[in-house]
Amino acid sequence: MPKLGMEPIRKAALVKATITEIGRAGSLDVTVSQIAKRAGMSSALAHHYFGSKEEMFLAAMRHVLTLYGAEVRGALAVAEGPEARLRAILRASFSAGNFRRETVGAWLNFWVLAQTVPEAKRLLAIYQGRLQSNLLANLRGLAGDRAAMVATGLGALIDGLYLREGLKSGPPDAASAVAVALDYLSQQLEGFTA
Amino acid sequence: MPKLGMEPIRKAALVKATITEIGRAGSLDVTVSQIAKRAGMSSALAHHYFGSKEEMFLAAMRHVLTLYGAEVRGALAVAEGPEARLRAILRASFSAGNFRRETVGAWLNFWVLAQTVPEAKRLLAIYQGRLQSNLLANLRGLAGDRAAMVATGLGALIDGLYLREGLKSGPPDAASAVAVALDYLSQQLEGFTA
DNA sequence: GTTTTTGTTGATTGACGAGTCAATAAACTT
DNA sequence: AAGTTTATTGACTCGTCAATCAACAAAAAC
Repeated sequence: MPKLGMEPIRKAALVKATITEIGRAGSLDVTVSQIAKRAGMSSALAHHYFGSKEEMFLAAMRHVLTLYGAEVRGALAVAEGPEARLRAILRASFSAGNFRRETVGAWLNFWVLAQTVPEAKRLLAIYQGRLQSNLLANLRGLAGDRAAMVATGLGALIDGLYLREGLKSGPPDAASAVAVALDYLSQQLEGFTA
Repeated sequence: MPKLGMEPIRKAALVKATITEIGRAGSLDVTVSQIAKRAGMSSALAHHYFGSKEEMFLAAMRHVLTLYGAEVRGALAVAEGPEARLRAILRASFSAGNFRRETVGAWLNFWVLAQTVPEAKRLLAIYQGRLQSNLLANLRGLAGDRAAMVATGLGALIDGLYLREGLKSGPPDAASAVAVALDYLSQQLEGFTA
């Protein structure tokens, strides 16, 4: 009963399942069978569509990064003025979508993956580059010659807050994370009301 | 030719080798044989002394945490006044010892380990708790009722900077990391010269 | 209506790795 | 000197898992 045009559907299901399983397991030690099972197919089919486990991981990572990018772009679209745009980026970074347990767990493991797999490192570099230039662009004019340092700090702070959320026991608390980041920002901008 | 009293020596060698190998591989996917080989013994002996790979990992993690704790304590011992003490903590966090490639790589993987292994989570919680209370204690009086938020931010910032160092391509750059953290601090304390 | 393309899986292969065991040897004890 | 404890390893077991294969099914193309 092979319905045609299954490929994109299956691939999407596998990507989603990969993220879920990595988040669940809290590590990259997930078997292809586990992923395939969660996606409702045989492990052979998973290999058929992706070729290898690593490709599945990378596809999952791309997906997470894409979602994040979309969220940021969406938030930026409705924000006017540099300060509002900065706030928008922060809020998007800790939005409900990116801040689910599984997603945070997946991120953590993608960081680890980036240590070994060049393509993962590349993807992560793109994300960091975009974030950095977004921050920097909006900070220039607001923070003067301190813009570069503030951007670096903000970027690191976001990652740090993200990391801590992923590790803590209770449910993720986006509100307090975003509060800390916003506080950092407003504190840094004090005295620079252009 | 069994010399007696080998146990502590071999355990220490294994712990060191574990950190090195995890750092090298950039993941927890390290075989006991690899570790044992680097430590100059058979894998059987490694199992003899530690019982399991997980125990080795935990011992390595304890060691890293111990070193970090010692470094902080040492730096605090010669610092007078809350502000100097805060700076001391920051400098210790990014000290040469804690900031070698392998160590940072190991940290990253310990974070991952903490997602799965309760004992690892416990150890990490102890580290975070100590750091937090150290920061908070010295921030009270300097930052007034903002102390709690600043402490949270500083803690996350440290982790974030650490994380980014671990991921970046070139050699770790402690100086710029500590500069960002110090900048955050001084910015937060502005206007609060008690 | 036969051939090709697409979807699908159970079974199998082949490698690798954690942990165990039996054996050997040197030191300490009594 | 006999017995015990500590050190040490090569060989082996047992499980797991990524990846492949052979085979079957249905739709599409010719």
